Amino acid sequence: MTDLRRAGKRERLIAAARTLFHEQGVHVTTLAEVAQRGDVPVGNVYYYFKTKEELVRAVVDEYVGQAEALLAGFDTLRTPAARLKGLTRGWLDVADTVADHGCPVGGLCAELNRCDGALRGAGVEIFGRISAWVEAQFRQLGRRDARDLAMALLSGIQGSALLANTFSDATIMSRQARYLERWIDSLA
Amino acid sequence: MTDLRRAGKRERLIAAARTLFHEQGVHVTTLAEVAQRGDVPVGNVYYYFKTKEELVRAVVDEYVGQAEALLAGFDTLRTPAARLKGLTRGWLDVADTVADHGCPVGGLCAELNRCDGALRGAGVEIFGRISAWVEAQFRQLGRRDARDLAMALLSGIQGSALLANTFSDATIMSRQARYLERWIDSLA
DNA sequence: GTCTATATAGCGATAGAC
DNA sequence: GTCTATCGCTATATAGAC
Repeated sequence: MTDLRRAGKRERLIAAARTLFHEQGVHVTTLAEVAQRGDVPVGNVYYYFKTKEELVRAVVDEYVGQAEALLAGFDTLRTPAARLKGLTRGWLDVADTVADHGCPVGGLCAELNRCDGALRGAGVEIFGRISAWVEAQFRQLGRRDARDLAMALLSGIQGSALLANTFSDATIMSRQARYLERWIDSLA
Repeated sequence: MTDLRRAGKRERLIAAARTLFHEQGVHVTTLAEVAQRGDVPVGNVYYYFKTKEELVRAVVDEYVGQAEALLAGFDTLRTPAARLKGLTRGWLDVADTVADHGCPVGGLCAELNRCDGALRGAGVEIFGRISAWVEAQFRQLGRRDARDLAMALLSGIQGSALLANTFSDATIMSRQARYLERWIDSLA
């Protein structure tokens, strides 16, 4: 019971932080906001996370786990092209959220790379897994330039997320995702 | 003389802010840092900019002017494809800086869109001009889907800037730029 | 016009009662 | 394990001497 409540609060704090970091960014978000959104008393946050940095680290780890689960889900698809298109098509479902607040992972990486501290470059842990998976799919397609193609695909996705957010226009993201699907077909 | 000094200080403050916003982000940068880097006494900043928001606005306007000058420079090139490739090739020169701190405009837009206030969506003023110019070039190439192509090109650039920054690898940006040049040729 | 000193406010983090 | 009170620091912004 005690452990369960503890786990529940920790998870709620991470979930609240993840949402707020996405909506407003890490630096703007205060621990008081995280506590409030997570339904946890303000001063109690420090029992679960000794510093704010530790909370950010937990959110990064959360994204790593989510990315791995997402990619593992696509591995049931039969062809590499189908798996790549599965990843790409997934952005259609979140186009509206992305237009409102940008890509949660892309935004986090951009912010973490711009301040010093232990978290600088932590975004590699998330994007490194995704890019390795994408590269592997292109390699299975027999492409020698698999890494460049992986970067091209991820660039197209991340760039359109930034533009959709800048112009507050979800169709920029969804149209670009469909464009990338056809591009994958042209390579297969 | 007085007006010249005043203009010089204002410009120095904007230049300092532009650099610091790029390297660390807007929120992390303090007005004290801007004043120090611009060689202007700390308290004197408020004579030139009533609020920090006003300083950010000035930096945005600076980028708008730079973008217009950059695009006007490419207009001397004869064909639309050459102009588009000129814009794309320009990223080769700044690949290292982009790998270190991301795209200055992309990073600024991402940050401005995530906080409220008068500056929310100010990035449209910069990206709107660039995307309109790119779209016009594709239209001159006779493409009906000029807007989608413009977004695809800018997405590829901005996304590769984000990834180059995340992985601290300038070749991600430069290789992607060359890839996009060939892509432009394939459309012309 | 220039600069110093300071008001005001909010944050991360800690100490310690319960 | 939980929560309150508060410390110490830093930021924006202002008041006012020069």
